[in-house]
Amino acid sequence: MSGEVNIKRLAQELNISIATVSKALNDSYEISLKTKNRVWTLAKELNYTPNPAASNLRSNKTKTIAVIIPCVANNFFSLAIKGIEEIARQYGYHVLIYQTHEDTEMEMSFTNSLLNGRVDGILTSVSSNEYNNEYYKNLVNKIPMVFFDRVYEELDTFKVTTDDYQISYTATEHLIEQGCTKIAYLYGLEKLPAGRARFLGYCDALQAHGLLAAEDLVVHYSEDEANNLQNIKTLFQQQAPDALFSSIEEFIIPAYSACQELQLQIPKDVKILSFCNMSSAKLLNPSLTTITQPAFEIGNEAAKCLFKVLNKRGIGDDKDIVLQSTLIKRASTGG
Amino acid sequence: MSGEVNIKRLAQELNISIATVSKALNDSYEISLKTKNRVWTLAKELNYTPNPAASNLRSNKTKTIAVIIPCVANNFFSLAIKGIEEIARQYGYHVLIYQTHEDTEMEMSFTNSLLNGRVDGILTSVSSNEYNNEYYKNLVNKIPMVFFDRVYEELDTFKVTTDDYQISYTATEHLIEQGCTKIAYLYGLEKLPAGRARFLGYCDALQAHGLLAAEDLVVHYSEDEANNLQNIKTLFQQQAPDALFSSIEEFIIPAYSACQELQLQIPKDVKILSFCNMSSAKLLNPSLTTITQPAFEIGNEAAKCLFKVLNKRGIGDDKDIVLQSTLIKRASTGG
DNA sequence: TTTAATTACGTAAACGTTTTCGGATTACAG
DNA sequence: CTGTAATCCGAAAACGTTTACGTAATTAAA
Repeated sequence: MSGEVNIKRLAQELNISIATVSKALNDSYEISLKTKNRVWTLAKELNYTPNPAASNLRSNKTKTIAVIIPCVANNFFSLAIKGIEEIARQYGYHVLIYQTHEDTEMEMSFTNSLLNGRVDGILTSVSSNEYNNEYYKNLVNKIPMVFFDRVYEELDTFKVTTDDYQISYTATEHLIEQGCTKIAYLYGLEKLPAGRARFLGYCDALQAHGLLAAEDLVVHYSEDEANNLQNIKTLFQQQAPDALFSSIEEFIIPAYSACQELQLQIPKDVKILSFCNMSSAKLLNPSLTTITQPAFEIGNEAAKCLFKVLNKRGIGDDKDIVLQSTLIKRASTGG
Repeated sequence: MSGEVNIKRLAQELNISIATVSKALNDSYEISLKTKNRVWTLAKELNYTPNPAASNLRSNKTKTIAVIIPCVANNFFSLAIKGIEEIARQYGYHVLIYQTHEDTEMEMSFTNSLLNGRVDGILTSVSSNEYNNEYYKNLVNKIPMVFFDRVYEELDTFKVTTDDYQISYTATEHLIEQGCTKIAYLYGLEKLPAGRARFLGYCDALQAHGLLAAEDLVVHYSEDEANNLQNIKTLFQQQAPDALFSSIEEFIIPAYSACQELQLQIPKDVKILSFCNMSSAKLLNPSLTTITQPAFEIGNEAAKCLFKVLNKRGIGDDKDIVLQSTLIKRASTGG
């Protein structure tokens, strides 16, 4: 009750050495079961928990990982965090969260501040505002890292992604099958492999069906929400597309709003589908056809990979892990 | 380049003592500006960052706070985290995340594991499955804590909440004004003050307008989603209410689904409003009238309060901070 | 019985900081 | 020239662990 309870205190009360207590607590083979039990029961009795700072300092292990993502207030990332946390919990690890807000400067500032032994490893989904390959090429040698969803290529680390190209191809074909011939593309993540893969899947599907991808039919994402709404409205007025393929969730609200304001009926006048992890997609007016990434599983898998690295396992494993997204057809692309 | 760069290394290269380097890095008044500059430039040159474990151990400060919440994959909490992180960043603090999944056992396990100096303070929104006041009464004496949204009463700590009673009262009146006379209540967070305040606001508003709150009109939240849908359907079949007041976001999907399945038109046959932080509320079919809590601001304010405590400020301040939710009227309660 | 191996524990040095205390130097007033 | 204060810096002890190494006691092998 009185005074802080540390390993020295345990040693005194049991009349054994500090070293023995430490070893007993860590279940070392050097200590007899009898002594271990004495230590364990007293530790529990006094509610002893080891001081993390002292432990980290001496052992160079923190039992902590960092998650660096653009933003937690995004369905994909919050689900991914949930997946990460589940695994971390199983391993008894703590999880630090850092939000970059799509800013590579922040990203570098965070990672740099983590290189001094604050964490054992890093999980990250990189920012979209810049392509920063060189920086990461250096970084991955300094600390165990796993990338998920938004990755850099050609890094010798585990990377967990989804089949962006294939699912975009499939989704585009779905629109074509529904009779669309002038499919506009709402382009996000342009500077990242994921974003380009999605766009390429769309382009190739168009081409395979004798349609052509025109730059006039592409709306590029703007951080200013008002711009996105305006740009989509302009797209409708100038090009009159019969479908919108949205590559990121952030386009959904301006897309629907634009249709409302221009009195376009979905799906009669225009069909819409989007990459999306909102649980409310099926309640939209009309319900939205989505490409849904397995966000929770991605986080889960990425965390598992990181722990493989931390535990020196999985040396020979394939480091490119690709999970499948699913196309969920709903009313917004319906007949 | 070679070897780890620590304070000793800096001292050697500059031919000064370790103590001087440490003090210079911390901008101590004991060190001349000239020496400070020498230290600072070399530190920058060698990319020196202090070892957190050593620093924590010696100084008993971690520059880290913990956020303990039910789940990150919830719009309210992910926004709150965003608000928390913003403030933490300003103070140069790191943020640990723990998810309880509404389990008080988890909650206690997490908090207990944080009492050994892993963090300087805790921000939390408590779990709903149990009312655990006694435990927290003890806890708040052991570590700086701030509660937000889901709080325990009568604790001498900062508590950041919203005007649950008042906004529920107002929202109920809105339904009454729209002509509803049989308003059902979808009851969540029953064991917490927030949940009870919402219910009370609803009850009192009914009473003030000559309506009565019947237990038959209350659906209690179940963790099994299928149950919620079924219970709402049963409610409609047995009671035929003309409005649903949903006290938590989780009821929205089953409520809308039930209406779809029973072919009830919103808002003609039944009006619906809900506590909700989904950005897509206005895109639902029909758009949803919501009580929206200022989630980001709540996180922001809670974090500010915690830093007040950590910096020994705000002693005389009012510790009950109440922010205003807003009722956003949309089609689901429209004429 | 002697020797080697095994078991169980202790000693003490680390880990990289922060901080107390004291010492040396300089400046300045008397 | 002396005494006092201010300024700047260093020595060394912490902080609570982990761990390499040593050692005594016991057991097994010869």
